[in-house]
Amino acid sequence: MTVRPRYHHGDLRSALLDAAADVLAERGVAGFTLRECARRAGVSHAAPAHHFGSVSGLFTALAARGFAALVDTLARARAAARGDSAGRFDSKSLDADLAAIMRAYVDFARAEPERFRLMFRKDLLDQTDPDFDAAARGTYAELTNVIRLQRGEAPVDVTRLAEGMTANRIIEDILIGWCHIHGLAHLLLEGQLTVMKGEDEEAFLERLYADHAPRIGHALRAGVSRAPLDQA
Amino acid sequence: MTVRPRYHHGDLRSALLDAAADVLAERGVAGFTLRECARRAGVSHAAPAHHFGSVSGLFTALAARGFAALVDTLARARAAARGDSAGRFDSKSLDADLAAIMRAYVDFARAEPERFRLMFRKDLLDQTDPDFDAAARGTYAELTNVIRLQRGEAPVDVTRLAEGMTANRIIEDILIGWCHIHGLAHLLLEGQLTVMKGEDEEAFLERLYADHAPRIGHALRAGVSRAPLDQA
DNA sequence: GATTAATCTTGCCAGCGTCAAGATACAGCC
DNA sequence: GGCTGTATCTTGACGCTGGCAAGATTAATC
Repeated sequence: MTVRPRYHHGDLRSALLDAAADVLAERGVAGFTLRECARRAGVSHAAPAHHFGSVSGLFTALAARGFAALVDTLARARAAARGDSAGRFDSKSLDADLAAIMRAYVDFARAEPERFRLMFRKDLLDQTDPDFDAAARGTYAELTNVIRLQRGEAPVDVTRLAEGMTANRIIEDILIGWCHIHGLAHLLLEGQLTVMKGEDEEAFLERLYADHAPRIGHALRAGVSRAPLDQA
Repeated sequence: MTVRPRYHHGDLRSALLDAAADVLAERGVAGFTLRECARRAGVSHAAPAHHFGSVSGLFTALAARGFAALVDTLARARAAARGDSAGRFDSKSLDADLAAIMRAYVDFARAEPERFRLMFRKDLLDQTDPDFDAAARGTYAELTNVIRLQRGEAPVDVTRLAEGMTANRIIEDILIGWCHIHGLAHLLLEGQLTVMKGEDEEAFLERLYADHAPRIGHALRAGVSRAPLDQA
């Protein structure tokens, strides 16, 4: 549509974000440069600074996008899992639900490893950014719904939950699941689970889900005797 | 002892490693430069390349050191925990042992966060380096001993175990614990567990150990019906 | 239509990693 | 002891980077 390059781009900010996502995926955080993003967007080397301040500003925007995508992925996996389970709440169905969500988390990391890495790089991000903060909190809120599912309770609106989120006793129940699945994703991405040489990674992971989901699921549901989640 | 700077340093390699550890701790991976390491060691800017090839070589050596330190930390914590438990193998004592080891892992990460981050940065490390590979495998081997402890079995020599390590069925049992504790350490370090605003971090963690250790411990010990660990 | 503000460019700076070529010191061998 | 080869370290250069300052261009406001 744009025949010749105009002085004003029109929507440079989002064009830069798209370019940055590509650069990140191709070269990783270490090989990421603002100038390369500018080149791909067809603007001068100093243009990105005007929209994002510095490289950390651009990274933060990318990471916020990433958390939003993660929440979406997890929410879809949760809905699909409940669909497959046809409303049954026996422990076997719940374990299958949990395995599906675990798979979704790990697959999210494996699909775009560099983005996933960036999302958890405190040193490169401006965590005081409101957009980032909201997006990151969304993950935690969505994980709350996973616990609800495991306990046969109805899911709640994620945005509402993210707002009122403060210190409370239910945090341990959510964290035991998050810590486990995040640790798995991270260790896998960083090449620390290559102990099982000679085995197909996909098969290895499926074996792991099948083995871990019932045990983690049991740990999650064991917190049911506590205060109801609504008092969060 | 060295009155004036000599042309040949004598032990530049280890001097550079020490300087690099300082630079890393102060500035992190992002602010890390070979030239700053050279400056602190009192040598020219190109000297490091001669010993480590590139920045990734120096990082790899630092990370290998880090894994050795982690194994040492975990092994000490395991020994101390068994000492405190006075040889009792009831589930309460085992849970306390596990909590102590979890604390050791997280404290290791919190004490030198930048080093811990580096250890799990596949993109910056040369994972084919034999020294690094051996050191990293040591972690997994030491974790095997944690499971043994939980099952009342005697620990085995870690180096022997690291050598013969291949794909086997016991891997899930170890990983369920490693994934959990590593995820906790990583999420904490990267600022994703600030949901509990207003609570002291130390108190938060102790609360978490007390809550998670019995549940993870139960999951670990539940694998006891499988093949004995000796067939690893 | 004039003035102000936002957007983008150009040019510059110090600092970086890496490479090539040269200087220096050590080690083995006679 | 003296010679030679090699490991160690220095010097200098290259292209690249992020960030800053100053200017050009366009859009927005009144």
